Amino acid sequence: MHNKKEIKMPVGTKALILSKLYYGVLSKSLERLDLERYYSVLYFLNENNGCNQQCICNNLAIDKTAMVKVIDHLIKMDLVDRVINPDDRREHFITLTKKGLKQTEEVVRSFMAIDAEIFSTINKEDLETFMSVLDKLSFNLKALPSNDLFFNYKKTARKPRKPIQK
Amino acid sequence: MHNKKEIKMPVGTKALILSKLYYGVLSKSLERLDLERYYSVLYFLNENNGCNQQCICNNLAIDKTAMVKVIDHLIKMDLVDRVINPDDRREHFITLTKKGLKQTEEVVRSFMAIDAEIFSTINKEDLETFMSVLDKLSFNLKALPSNDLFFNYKKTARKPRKPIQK
DNA sequence: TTACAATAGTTTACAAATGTAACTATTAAA
DNA sequence: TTTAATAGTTACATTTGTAAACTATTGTAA
Repeated sequence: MHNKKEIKMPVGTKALILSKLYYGVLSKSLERLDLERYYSVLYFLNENNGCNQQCICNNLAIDKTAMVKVIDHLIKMDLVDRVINPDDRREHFITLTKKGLKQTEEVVRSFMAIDAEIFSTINKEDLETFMSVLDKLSFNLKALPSNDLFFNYKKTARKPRKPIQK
Repeated sequence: MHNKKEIKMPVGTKALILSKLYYGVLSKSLERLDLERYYSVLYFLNENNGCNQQCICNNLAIDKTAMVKVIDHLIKMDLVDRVINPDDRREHFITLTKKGLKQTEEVVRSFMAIDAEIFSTINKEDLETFMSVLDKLSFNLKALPSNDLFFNYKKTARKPRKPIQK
């Protein structure tokens, strides 16, 4: 209808294009904020304030070394704090600052407004089917062999276990 | 079921995560090729061999300045040629080489195998609903104001039309 | 016909994202 | 109590994103 020719595209490619369109609209709708990216991290913290960095990585499929820079940036913008967990000093809790809480509110509002807008032409039943399939696809993908870019816990990064001699 | 807690996520974020998982699996399944990325460009060329660069940009939501480097790389790998259109010498046609055709075959096979695999647990009706909703979401997003990152033809990059004085 | 605008693509420069490896510190396990 | 695993950091190379200015070519309206 709106395209000369509908091009059959793999679902991974379609999903990538959708996300690019989505974040283009999102960043436009949030351009009044001084933060210009990492919105999904704030969105996640809204419901998981005080979690550690690895938790954010796992849920948003972001590499942990990238996450260090993300959090550094959010700290520089005074949106979050990094606090060592006294019960397990390896972990750093990420907590929203007062300013972070305020901006996160706007971020969440924008995310929800866009979802509401683009789903407005879709009935409830189809929406539920769509969401259910989307989750199933991710679930199925996690079962397949992958160059796991971010699920660091899967890696055998260190040298393989040396058998004890003696 | 498989997650402690299902976290409600915006659809743009879910789509991004899905695409990361997907391309992780894809690059694993294609690691025998010497090409290690830009698979979606080859996939697109499979059905649109000989199109110009802008056409690829529009369909894959890739910026045209990035596309220059992508094509440069594919040429260096001897997978495509860049040919000036004699009828409109601004346009450069991108055509698959013999080697490109061969590797594209494998790329297409891998894409289709992954789609088949991850949709195998989903019935035909739900699949069709899913695809239809996915297309509608992209369509709806295109109607919203955006920081258009790649749809260069939308931009008013040049200085605005100067009214003729005289 | 001739300015001017629009289109397709390129180049440059810099910022940010990604991928990889090696690293510290801390906790868990054999 | 050594060894491994986990959480996070640092460093570096490569790739990608972004913006502006640029060439070359074609379309168009006075």
